[in-house]
Amino acid sequence: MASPVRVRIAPSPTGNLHVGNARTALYNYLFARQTDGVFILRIDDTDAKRSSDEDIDGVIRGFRWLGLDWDEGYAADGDYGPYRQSERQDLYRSHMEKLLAEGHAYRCWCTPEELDVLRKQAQRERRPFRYPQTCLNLSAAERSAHERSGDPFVIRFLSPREGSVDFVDLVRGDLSVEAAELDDLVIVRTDGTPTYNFASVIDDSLMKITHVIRGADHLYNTHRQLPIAQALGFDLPAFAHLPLLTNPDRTKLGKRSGAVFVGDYAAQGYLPEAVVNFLALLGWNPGDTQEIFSLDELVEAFSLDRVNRANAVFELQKLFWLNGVYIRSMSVADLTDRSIPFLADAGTVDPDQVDLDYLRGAVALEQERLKTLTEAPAALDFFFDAEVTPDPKHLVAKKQTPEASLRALELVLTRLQAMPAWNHDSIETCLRGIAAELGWKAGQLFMPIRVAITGKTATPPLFETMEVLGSTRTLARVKSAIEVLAA
RNA sequence: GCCCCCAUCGUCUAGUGGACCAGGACGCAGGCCUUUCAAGCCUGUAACGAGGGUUCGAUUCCCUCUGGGGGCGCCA
Repeated sequence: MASPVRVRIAPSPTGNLHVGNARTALYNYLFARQTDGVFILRIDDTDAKRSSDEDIDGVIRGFRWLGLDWDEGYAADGDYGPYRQSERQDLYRSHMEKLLAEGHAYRCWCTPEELDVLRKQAQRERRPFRYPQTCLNLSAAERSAHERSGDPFVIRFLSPREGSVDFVDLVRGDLSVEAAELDDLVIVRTDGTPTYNFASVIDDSLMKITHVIRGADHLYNTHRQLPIAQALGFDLPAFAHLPLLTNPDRTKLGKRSGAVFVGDYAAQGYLPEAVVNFLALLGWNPGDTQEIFSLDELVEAFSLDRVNRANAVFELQKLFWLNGVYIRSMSVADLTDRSIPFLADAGTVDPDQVDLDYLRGAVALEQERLKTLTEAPAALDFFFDAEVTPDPKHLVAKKQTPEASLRALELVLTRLQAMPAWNHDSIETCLRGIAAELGWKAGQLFMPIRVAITGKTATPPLFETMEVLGSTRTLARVKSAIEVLAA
């Protein structure tokens, strides 16, 4: 019986959840849920100076918005905490001491400035830079001089010189790097805090992580971490490196191309369901032609061996479409609720005073036209504006004169006022009757009316719109359109 | 520069030696439907980076090249 799957997402607190991290989190989540495993949230803030509680909250908000709940870790329970690296210093220290004692690590007094000089020199001579192990080869006298001086020092891992570091990646297969390519990397900084590669190895092991699923930008880190894990006597987890998300120019997705944070998409009126669906398909596919997936369906369908190796361009056009698909598939009540914050922001409605039934009626008419929630205010404003301002030239019917159009609108007003019942069918009968009487095509008559009551040429179907708008608003608007045209 | 990884339509991708004059989706174009706009439906557009092998046969296997990406921090 295999041990239960334990996977983690380990963001560094940057105040926002990057979409690349969101996708990595999603894949971890899917893998965990599908295997009845445990999904863990760890905060990788070894660099304590750039982490604040607000920064962590910002990242967490992204996960919550997407609906990726974690079972264990920061802001949850768990037996392997603390789940914030800045609170695990003693663990890193004891492991460091073990490495030091066993000769797997050594103190280094070289300063960043000195190293910088060496690095530049290597660059100039077109050879790879590798730490020359100056401090490993110090004489006893030099070493004790340093020790007595109290000079700041870092701890370096003594990397193996012989052979190769190999592992099997679940998405890329056999990977190998010559040990000679590896450097003696710094595992503990001058201030005593661990670097990423060191803390990560320790935490993954102590937290009993079984599968490390992360971006391909960590591929090389795996080769660096493996020897450390081995020196520490750890069992190794399985690794799966995900293709990177890129900018349209194929470079690693960064800040340069617009929105890269989950929060940006929330603000732009995208639905979490759509974002999740979209992210899932960037680097993975189900093997059949299904494109629309709920989170539960993804849990069902996901598999690591259908993850691609090639990077994926983060292009929004499909997300835009997907968002429309999700908007159309949701209930009017739900869509209304989710639209209200956007409508309130734009000042279209006052959420405390709005007539919810009326709003829902309006939302129902715009539902299949909306692609994002941010479009709601512009789509719905005419339902709430005190008056609309039609463009006179659009009040003139196609192939008709302004005068004829004016007379037609006057007739429409009279007949509408005389109507005993105000509903879709009665309006339709009335208006089609007028068109027939005038000898006009229906569309010829409807457009001026549409413009009169909405102020725009593209709207939901006319009769429904008039029904929702109600007779009072409709008649007042037809009346004022007549005045505009008469002027 | 060095190491590693990757390579099918504009984009996301299917494809694991013949069923492929390469399939789906988004986008784009045209059409149908139609009271406008959408939605829906139909049609079209468009790709195996190049060159060598292996094979009766390569998008699929191998090599080289080219192109792209990642890494090369006391960042994560």
